[in-house]
Amino acid sequence: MPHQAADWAAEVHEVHTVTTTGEARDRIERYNPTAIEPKWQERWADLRLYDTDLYDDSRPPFYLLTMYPYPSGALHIGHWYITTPTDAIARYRRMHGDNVFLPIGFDAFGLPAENAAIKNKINPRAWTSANMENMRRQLRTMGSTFAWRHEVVTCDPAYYRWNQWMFVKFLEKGLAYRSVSPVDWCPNDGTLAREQVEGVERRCWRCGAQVEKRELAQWYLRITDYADELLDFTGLDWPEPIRSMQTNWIGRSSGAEVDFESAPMLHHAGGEPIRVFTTRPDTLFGATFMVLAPEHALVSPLTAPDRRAEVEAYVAAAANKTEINRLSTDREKTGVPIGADAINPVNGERIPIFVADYVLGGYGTGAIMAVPAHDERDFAFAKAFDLPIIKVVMPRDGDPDEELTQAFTAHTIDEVMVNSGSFTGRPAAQAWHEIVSSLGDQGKGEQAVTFRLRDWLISRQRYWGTPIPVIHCTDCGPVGVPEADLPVLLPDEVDYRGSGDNPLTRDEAFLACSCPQCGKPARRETDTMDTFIDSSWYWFRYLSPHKNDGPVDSDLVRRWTPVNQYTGGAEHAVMHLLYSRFFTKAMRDLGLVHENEPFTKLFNQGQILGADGERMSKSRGNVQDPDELVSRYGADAVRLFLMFMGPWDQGGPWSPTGIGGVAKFLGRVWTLALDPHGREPADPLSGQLPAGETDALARDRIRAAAHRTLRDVSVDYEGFRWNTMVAKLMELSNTLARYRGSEVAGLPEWDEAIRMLLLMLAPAAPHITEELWSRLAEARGESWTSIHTEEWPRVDETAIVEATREVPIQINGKLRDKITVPAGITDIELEQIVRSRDKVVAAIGGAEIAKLIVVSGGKLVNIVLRG
RNA sequence: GCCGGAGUGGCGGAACGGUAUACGCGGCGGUCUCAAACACCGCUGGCCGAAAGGUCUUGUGGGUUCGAAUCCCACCUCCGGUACCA
Repeated sequence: MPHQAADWAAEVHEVHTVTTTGEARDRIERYNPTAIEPKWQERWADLRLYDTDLYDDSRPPFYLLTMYPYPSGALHIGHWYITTPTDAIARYRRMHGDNVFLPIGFDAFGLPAENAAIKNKINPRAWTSANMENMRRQLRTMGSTFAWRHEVVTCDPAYYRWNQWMFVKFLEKGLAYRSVSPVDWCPNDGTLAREQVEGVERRCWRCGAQVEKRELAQWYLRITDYADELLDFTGLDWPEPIRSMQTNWIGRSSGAEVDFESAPMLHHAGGEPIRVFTTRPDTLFGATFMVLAPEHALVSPLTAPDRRAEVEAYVAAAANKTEINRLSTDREKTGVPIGADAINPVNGERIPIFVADYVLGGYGTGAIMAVPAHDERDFAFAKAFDLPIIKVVMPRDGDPDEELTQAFTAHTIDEVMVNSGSFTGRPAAQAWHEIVSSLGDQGKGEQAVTFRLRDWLISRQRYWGTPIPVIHCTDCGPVGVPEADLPVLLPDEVDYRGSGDNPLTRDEAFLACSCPQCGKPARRETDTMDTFIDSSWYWFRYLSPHKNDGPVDSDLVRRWTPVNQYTGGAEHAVMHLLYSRFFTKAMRDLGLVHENEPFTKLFNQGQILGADGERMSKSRGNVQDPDELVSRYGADAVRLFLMFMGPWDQGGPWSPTGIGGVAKFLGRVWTLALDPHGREPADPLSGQLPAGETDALARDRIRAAAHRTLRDVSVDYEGFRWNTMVAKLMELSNTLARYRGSEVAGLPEWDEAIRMLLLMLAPAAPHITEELWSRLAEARGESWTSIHTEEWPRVDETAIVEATREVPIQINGKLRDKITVPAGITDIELEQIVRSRDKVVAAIGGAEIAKLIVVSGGKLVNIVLRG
């Protein structure tokens, strides 16, 4: 919505250049960020201040990684929201003596480049390169301390050849394999992504054609081999919600696989066995029907002739439904009987077989035994189709004949079996195992584990990605490209026909090759890799981006990884962050790296949405361009405002309201540092100490304020609580402003407080603090050293100690009074004072005190009255 | 649907189970100015009250507790992910 963007722009235009205050205008130069910022950015670059020496052993290494951007064209404010606080972490860690490595690069393969190529008839590489150039320029305006010499660009053959190299290793190890699976297919544009299929009609976003499912042979990585290891988060300092999402995504289920004999003809058993997976073998006696997924291989062979037409129609309809739709639990259950039965192996009973789309082909065995009494979806299906519901598990004191109104799924320890033949009366938890082992003895089943996680489909029928290094030979089948022949280069000039299908399939020069095994003419694989492959190991490559005899430098990997701190969006919770963990483990098993996990500590910042509350995107027209804000307010103000807006992990709709307040704060810091003796002509009390305050008291209060702020701000920095960090620095500057122009301004306590304020602000607002630091040094006749090489100040606890404190008094939990008491008072003394207060006595009246609670250390007193 | 998160003044938000609304924006009043802008100072959750003060208030409804924005249960709304966007 372009008009909304215009609204706030108008608002911004009304705010004018930041100036300093009052008569200071005549005494000192104004704070002008546009003059200061480029100067320091250049100076820092010249000094190679942030050019990390990866071999420096004198300081502890700190690998700080932030998710690299996709080169979409221009930075938006969301990039700043991720990146500038991360830069503040880097600067903060350096002030604590760490050797910080903060690299940056570009996730340069992917669909948007191809969409742009099709739409604008421009080469994806040219489009991507131009975007990267623009974004590099923008990134530099942040004043961020990236190690640019280590930049990684994934569409560079020097990078993607190692994707190919690792793929071939995975192929040799059996970790990569080929299998057939369905894709959403448009006759004009080929394979489509989920968001390219529009509406319930399922039409192609580009050409409007009807989208269908097509079965394609595609490449997979066996991430499921690592499923159990991926469930183990030992030693990782990751947010609980992310661990929980990954755990649920992997979805480990422990149960049994059981064979049901199929009985295609009436009164005849002896058909092929149908294997089902169940987490509840204890409910086998309650199975009253069976359900096959529409994709199940036995649907067609088992369907009775008179059922065939209906079953085939149902299967075809299911193919055009989305998985989200099929798994919906509040949707009306659908399905059709196929006209065949299955034999329950525990009691020999015949149960009808249905095909229904709530069972998925890709999960478990693609077939379930349905136990309506103890599964919600089976219950709903049984009700819809009027199938028997047999209760086989119940609470110990339950009634076996009571009719169920909903599925009983509690599955507690104290449950017993009913209606279950010889197992009736057994505790359900034990019967679970007894039934499995009994089936095992008969060769009809065994204990099994299944995962919701599926193997990683890495094939993309697209041009702009890493070519999968495989050659198809009519004799030898698919063969990996030998290491010596890598990289398989992506041709730059291809024939785009203005549609989304893969031009590599028409590129004869690319396709023609010979089989590495037998030498016969062969065809090259045209699928390229999922771009998540690129992002699954890029941080290893940052350490040695130009190394040309291997993907990683093992010496540097040993020194620098795992990454100490990773920052990026929570939208990557289950895909990128899981693939990266998998890749690290797979690379470990290739002997490339030594560790089990890629990122020791993770922080997910929230997402900045457009002003309309929607995700920022060019097509919605709700993208906020940071350049305009930077030219108006300066990079420091934009950085600080993004930190001040709210908790970093929250994000939210973008609104520039309030950036003026942050700019005003920086102007105030400028004035405090450069003009401590100036006064506010508009304030009659300016230059006087607050009423009743002596010199000595004022000096103590300045020190106390500075050191208390340091104590609290340090905690906020450690926890990335930027908004409260900035608020506390604002409070400190407000306190100092009250003393500006008075007799204590410029005294050692004042100077210390100013110095501390600048140091505390330096990681967040690096330019203004550097400028003020240099001017203060100059005023003292000292030579310049960067504030960003200074040490973080130390708290003097003795400065913070207070003589008195305030204690709130509650009656029945409601605030009724406040008293000021000496800091060292005992609880008993406190209680005596409280009881003698007029207000307290009046509030109690004639009531009886039931209890008097003094909260830990006398922080609060609550008087509870009886009745 | 499922998995994860969030809901507090006019707005962004603050608050180890213990004084709800810090800090900032906006608004109102003032100072400075020929005037304006900038800057600076003061006030600013609702209701009752002249005031002192009282009372209500953290999406909704319950619960636990001396005490709940915070913990528990149910629900509503919004955001992220849902395997080919990155």
